[in-house]
Amino acid sequence: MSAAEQPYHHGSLRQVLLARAESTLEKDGVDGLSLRQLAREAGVSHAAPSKHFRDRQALLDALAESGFRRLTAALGRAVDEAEPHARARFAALAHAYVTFALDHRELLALMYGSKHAPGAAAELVDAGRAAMDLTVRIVAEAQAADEIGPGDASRIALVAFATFHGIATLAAGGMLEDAPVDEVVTAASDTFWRGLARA
Amino acid sequence: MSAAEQPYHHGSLRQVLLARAESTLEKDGVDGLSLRQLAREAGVSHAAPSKHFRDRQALLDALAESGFRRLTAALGRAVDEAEPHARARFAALAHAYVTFALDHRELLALMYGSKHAPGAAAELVDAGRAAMDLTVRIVAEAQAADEIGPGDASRIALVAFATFHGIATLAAGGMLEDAPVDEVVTAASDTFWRGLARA
DNA sequence: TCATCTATGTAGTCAATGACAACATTTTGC
DNA sequence: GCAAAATGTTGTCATTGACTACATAGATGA
Repeated sequence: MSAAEQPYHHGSLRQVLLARAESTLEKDGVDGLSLRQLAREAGVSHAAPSKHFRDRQALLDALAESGFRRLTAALGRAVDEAEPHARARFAALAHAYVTFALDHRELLALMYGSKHAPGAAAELVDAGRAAMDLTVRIVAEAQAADEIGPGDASRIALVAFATFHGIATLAAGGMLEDAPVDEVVTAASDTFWRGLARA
Repeated sequence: MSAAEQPYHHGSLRQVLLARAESTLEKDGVDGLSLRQLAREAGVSHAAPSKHFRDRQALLDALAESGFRRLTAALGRAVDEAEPHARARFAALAHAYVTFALDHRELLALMYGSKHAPGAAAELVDAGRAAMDLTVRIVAEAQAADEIGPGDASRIALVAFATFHGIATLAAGGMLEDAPVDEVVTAASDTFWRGLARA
């Protein structure tokens, strides 16, 4: 046999599959993702991926979960780097969310797509909750600092998160028309904050 | 031949395909939609649908466009039936949006999915814009009545629309946790309106 | 050390699907 | 009436996800 012999075991197939899958996802959309194509690109047989992902949906779930973890990390980083005032942190969170959405349009759609396997959904839901928890923390801090009025922090954070999420998805879908994304995000953050302000 | 002879031409294949497609869409998700299965259900050959839809995506685009039209109609109806005050109309719009989202989860995901055919996207985008225009109208009316402060009505409406959209998609994806949807919608509408209020 | 158990990969197969081509039957419009 | 456009049918193909049986490597432990 030739010198360029490949070892029988790939060594990091799972990682490679996930990496190429995400790249393909953003390029061709979720419909352009084929297990067999991924296998070809990784230089393994067409059935090899099944040893790492029960089925196609399991791969998508893994991508989504990874997406949630990175989204949460990005949001946390943005909040930590922002000015140490609730108002600024709130805005930073919003901008970071939209930035992530624009950088990972297809991934975001996958993350919030409702078609999650009933079984694997647990870890996925947990990963999603973490991003929300971050928002709750900011709201609670703002209330503690008396920057905004009282009220159920979880509920307030939920509405805030939904607002950011809405802008992010519209932006990712190119539905913000010609409006500059940053301006829209700032406007939303400002308006929302004003609505929460202490009377 | 038997008496139960079917005419060579179906007569309303396009309508039937769209109707069954939407029903299947909500039941099995977009991945569960198969042109061949639809053809079987309609009692025609597997290639018949291609005479009405260039490809699978064209069918999905048609569904999405129909969804936007009905969403706009539902929003318009809700606004018309609400108390004749901008505040009430605003809230009615929000609730109607979320109600539509919960009643057509998969359809909504399809409508806002970014994978629209470049060509057919024109009519689709127009249909989507109509829903937004409705929101602009409400905002402009509120400004005219001096109920909210000044500002670019389109921009304000865009942010409002995004907020409603965010709640709707989170609700449709079951990500509102245990929070009662109506309460969240009301809270969002109230907070946003307060943020817009005249100083 | 070596036997075996488990993880990982391969080859082969199957039914379903979307797309396309060639052809048939109506319907429409001139 | 007749030509052309609509609408349907049959046949075919490559791709795909899923499954089965089997091969090989690496890990575990007596």
